[in-house]
This record gives sequence, structure tokens and C-alpha cells, in this order.
Amino acid sequence: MSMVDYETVMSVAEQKCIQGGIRFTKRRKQVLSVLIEADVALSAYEIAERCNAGSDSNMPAMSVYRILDLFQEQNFIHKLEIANKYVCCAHISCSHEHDKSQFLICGSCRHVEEINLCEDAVKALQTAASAAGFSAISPQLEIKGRCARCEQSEGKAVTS
Amino acid sequence: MSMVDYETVMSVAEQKCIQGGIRFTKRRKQVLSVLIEADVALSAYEIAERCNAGSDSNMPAMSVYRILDLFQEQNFIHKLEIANKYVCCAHISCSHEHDKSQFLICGSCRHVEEINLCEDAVKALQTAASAAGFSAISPQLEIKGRCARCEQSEGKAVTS
DNA sequence: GCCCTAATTGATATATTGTATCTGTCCCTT
DNA sequence: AAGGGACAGATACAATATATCAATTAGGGC
Repeated sequence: MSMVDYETVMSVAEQKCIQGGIRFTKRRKQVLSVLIEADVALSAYEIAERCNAGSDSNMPAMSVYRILDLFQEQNFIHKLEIANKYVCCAHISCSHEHDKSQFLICGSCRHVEEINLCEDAVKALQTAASAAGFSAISPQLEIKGRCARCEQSEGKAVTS
Repeated sequence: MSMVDYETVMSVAEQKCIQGGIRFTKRRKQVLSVLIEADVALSAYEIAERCNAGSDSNMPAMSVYRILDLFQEQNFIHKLEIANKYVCCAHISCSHEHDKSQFLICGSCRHVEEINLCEDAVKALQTAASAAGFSAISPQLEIKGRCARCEQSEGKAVTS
């Protein structure tokens, strides 16, 4: 997303690829670049379009999907399953572990914020899950809502 | 879902339709029946298949989508956007309001549990959302995890 | 440097999920 | 029984995603 430094993220990603024994190819650089520079979550086909915009590159959607799968395994990006869109991980270049991530997704404009829930809230979710027989919950949580900008500009209800 | 009483839900739905000025037609009864009797969340196309299984009925997927939209407006069902599947609301025949709903979705077997988070957890989510500039969050929350049965039978990680 | 192997990409086909649109039919009201 | 609105049928198509196999590229041992 736009608040992360482009060069830092690219070099961190390259280092992590080397450590993980995979290559940081031209195609992969293209996809990651697009996601770093995007200020919104993008679909796989939108990513392909942006890769191809104003150049002779011909990135097929198939390749985008493959690269997105790989990036998810490497924790470079997150898939927002509610929106079928993808975002660059806001903590990709942080040193700390970021095994938990939560997203607020605006139902109107699709703006995405990656937040950190307090431990208590996460524990409450875990407790509720345990009570229902779920022994493990995913570290990724998606919460649909309405961003301040949309709330201000129109009075409509959130699409649920 | 399987724990709700078929006859009760069908008659409650019929009453609510009448009160809402809409009809509870044969097509709509078919779709709701399938969802009540299913013990898993179903996609729109799976619902169409089940409507047509072992009968001369020919339910088109288009109709299923239209009816699902209507049922969502009436709060008879919920769409699980993480799974692109639909479930009957577990509280459809309760007298109390159920404007908030939370789902645990098993990433392995797609088993779904509808739970009730404690007020504290919901408040914590609201607080975190406000801090990030989101003034309204959707009453529906989807949490991906791993049900006890899958956790027991295999050691694999949850698909995130 | 050259070759072998594995990783990566290209290319094509197809599955899955969902929307748009227009026409026809049914049912309630008057 | 006729008019009108709600409902369903039918067709086309868009958007998202997976499967598969062939071609190419890049690194590592010789």
C-alpha cells in the first residue's frame, strides 16, 4: 500500500526470496510493484492490467494468480476473501512477527485498512471459537464496514 | 441448518413474507427447504442442483440468485462471503432481534457454526474500527478457522 | 563453459460465481 | 375480467479462478 516505502519493500522481498530458495523474477517484481504502488486492493485481473499499462509487457492473468499464490505463502501479500482482492502486507518490511492481521474493508469504496486488534479482542474471538468446537482460528480476520469518507458523503447503509 | 426445526422455520418464513408483502412461492419454498435441510453451507449452484435432485423440477441458477438476494433482505439467510456460500439463519424463528451474527467457517471441511460473541469482543472490534476511521462495521462477521473434527483427523494448517 | 535438472513461464481450455436484460406468466385488486 | 405489479424463464455475458501440458529459463555440478 502507499504508506510503505517502495525500495525497502522490494529489497526485503528479494532477500526473503533468496533465503527461501526462490527467485525474484521480472514477473514477480512487476506484480509486487503494482501492489506496493496501489492505494486500494486489486483483483488479479486488475493487477494484470496495471502490469501491462503503458508498456510492451504482456502479463497473463494466469501468471498473476500463480505469483499471488506464491506471495501469499511468503506472507508478502494478503488475499481479502470478502472482496476477492489482494493487498501488499503492511508489515512486510517490519522485523517483528506479524502472524496475525486484521482488515477493515469499506463496503462502499473498497478502501482497506490493516489494523491491529488488541490482545483482549483476539482472545475473546479465540474463546468464542473454542466454545463452538473450533480449536484454531485463522490469523487473518476480515471485517466489513464503512470508512469515514463514505459515511460522510452518503447516508446509505453498508452492504451486508 | 440441521438443528432448526423444518416446519417451524417454514411457517415463520411464510408469516414474515406475508407481513412483508411478498409471496412465499413454490420456488422460494424449494430454496429455503434445501437450506434448512443442508448441514453445510451451499453455493447457489449447489442449491439449484439439490432443488432439482430426483424430481422434474428445473430450478435455474438465475432464480436461485434472485431468491437468495430476497432472503438476505428478509434476514432468512446469510451469505458467507469468504466461502461464496449461503446458510439458513440459525435464529430465523427466534423472537429476539438478531441484527448481529458471527460465523466460524472451517477452512478444511467448510463446516459452519453461527456463534454469538460477547459484547466485550464486539466493542473491542468497534473501538479498533473507530481508531482506523471506520464509523460503522457490518453486523456480520466471518472468521475462518478449523473445526475440532478436522483438527483431530489431520494435522495440516488452516488455509489462510 | 556446458549440460542437466528443476523452477518458472506460456498458452489454452475450462470451471465457478455472479450480473444484466428482456420477455412471459401468474396472482391480486378493482 | 382486466389492469398492473410481482415473480419466473431464458439467454447472454462478466468476473474470478483452476487445470494441464508444453516451452523456456536459470543455477549448480562437471
